[in-house]
Amino acid sequence: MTKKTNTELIAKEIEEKILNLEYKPGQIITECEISNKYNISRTPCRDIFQKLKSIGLIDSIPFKSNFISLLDFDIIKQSIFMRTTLEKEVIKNFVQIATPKDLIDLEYNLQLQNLLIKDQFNPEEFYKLDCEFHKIWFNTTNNLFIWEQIDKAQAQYKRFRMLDIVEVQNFEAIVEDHKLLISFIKNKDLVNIENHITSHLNSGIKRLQAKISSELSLYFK
Amino acid sequence: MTKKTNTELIAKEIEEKILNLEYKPGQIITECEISNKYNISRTPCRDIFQKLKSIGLIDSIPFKSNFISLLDFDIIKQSIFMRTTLEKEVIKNFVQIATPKDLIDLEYNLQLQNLLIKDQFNPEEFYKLDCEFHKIWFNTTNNLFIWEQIDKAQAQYKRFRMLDIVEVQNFEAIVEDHKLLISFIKNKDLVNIENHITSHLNSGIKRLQAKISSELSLYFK
DNA sequence: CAGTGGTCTAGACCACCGA
DNA sequence: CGGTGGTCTAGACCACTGG
Repeated sequence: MTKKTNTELIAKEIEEKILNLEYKPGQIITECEISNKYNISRTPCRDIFQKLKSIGLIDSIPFKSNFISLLDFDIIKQSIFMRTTLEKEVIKNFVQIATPKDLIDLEYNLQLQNLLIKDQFNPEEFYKLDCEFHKIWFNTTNNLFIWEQIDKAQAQYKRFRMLDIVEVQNFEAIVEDHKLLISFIKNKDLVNIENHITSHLNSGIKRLQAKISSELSLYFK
Repeated sequence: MTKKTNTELIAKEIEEKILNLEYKPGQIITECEISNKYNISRTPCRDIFQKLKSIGLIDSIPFKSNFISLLDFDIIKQSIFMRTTLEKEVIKNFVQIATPKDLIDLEYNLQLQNLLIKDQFNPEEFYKLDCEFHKIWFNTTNNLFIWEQIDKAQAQYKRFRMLDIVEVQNFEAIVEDHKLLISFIKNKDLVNIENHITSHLNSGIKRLQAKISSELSLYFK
């Protein structure tokens, strides 16, 4: 059992509500509101806001108000580019040194994804599986630190992903992508892997682009 | 003039002392010591420690003590790999779109580096110039967010760099590297750029490796 | 002016370590 | 048991916004 303080739990809860889009981008969130709601004083409340600001989920207008940060298409593009570039390089390495166990782990994760989309679909659960899937190559190539950095850089992108999943209902396409990727990895087909990673990580943009300037525009900068 | 609170200034000061190696890796640093020294209470002190922990410059043994984090060779290798990979990709882009102004800026920065090593050498000033130099391609390719992420990931690496500069006195080699790089960029010589970036960013490891297991070993994990 | 954030003090209580 | 960190409360004062 992981040890968590009350404040950490609350921070996590709020973070998840932001990532879920339960708190909408642009929505104002006050310290007062949180400290009343969870019955805590300002010090822990401040810690929470500080943390969420540091990962870019909350922005503030000094001396006025805090609000859920708007999505920034430019930052999302950069984080996708960053991730694509790193992941391609890491996976190149991975195919050279992947053990049978790694391949089995990938397949296993894929089966779980299949199960999830057939059974009771749950965006958060799916997102978690997807992360675990990609994490495998960072782990075996001994690049977990890089994975952590990517993860930290992706607070913006996560909300975008969630929009993608819930708005476009694309989970089947994602699973299909993963399936293809595994086959390329097994064949050590570097060229296809590179192309596939690029298109896989960029597919969200393609799917969502149309909606960004219309119905979702108020969530963006 | 930038507006800074007292606490932020203190945090910055301590951060710099850590990066300078004025606070040695492994050295114990207590909240008590800081709050007395700067005459502040525990809340701001805690903020400072929290910040430094979050960027990996301070580690703690729970309920016992905080100490300046040890350098971790594995993390340093990963952050160099991360940076090399991203920077190669960005610079490929840069050579396609660089304006004359960009090239002049690079040259200008190089001249300042030259001046610095001939005149009064100052490691921190040199480090800053070096950052500005590399930042140029991230800026014009519209990838400043990525540069920020790299910077954040490099708290460990920065101390390593400082060791490199002060222990090995390598500044002339670095300036020479930069000079070569500019010429490759002007010629849009992609192959040489890639190789050069890789060797440039990895040169610190080569230079320091011998000392890591001997005289500097107590700074490492 | 009230409301909010920004910063800080003073002090409390608990968990854990090591002498 | 004393020292340290880990967490939190209560409340203070200031800076700034906007009605």
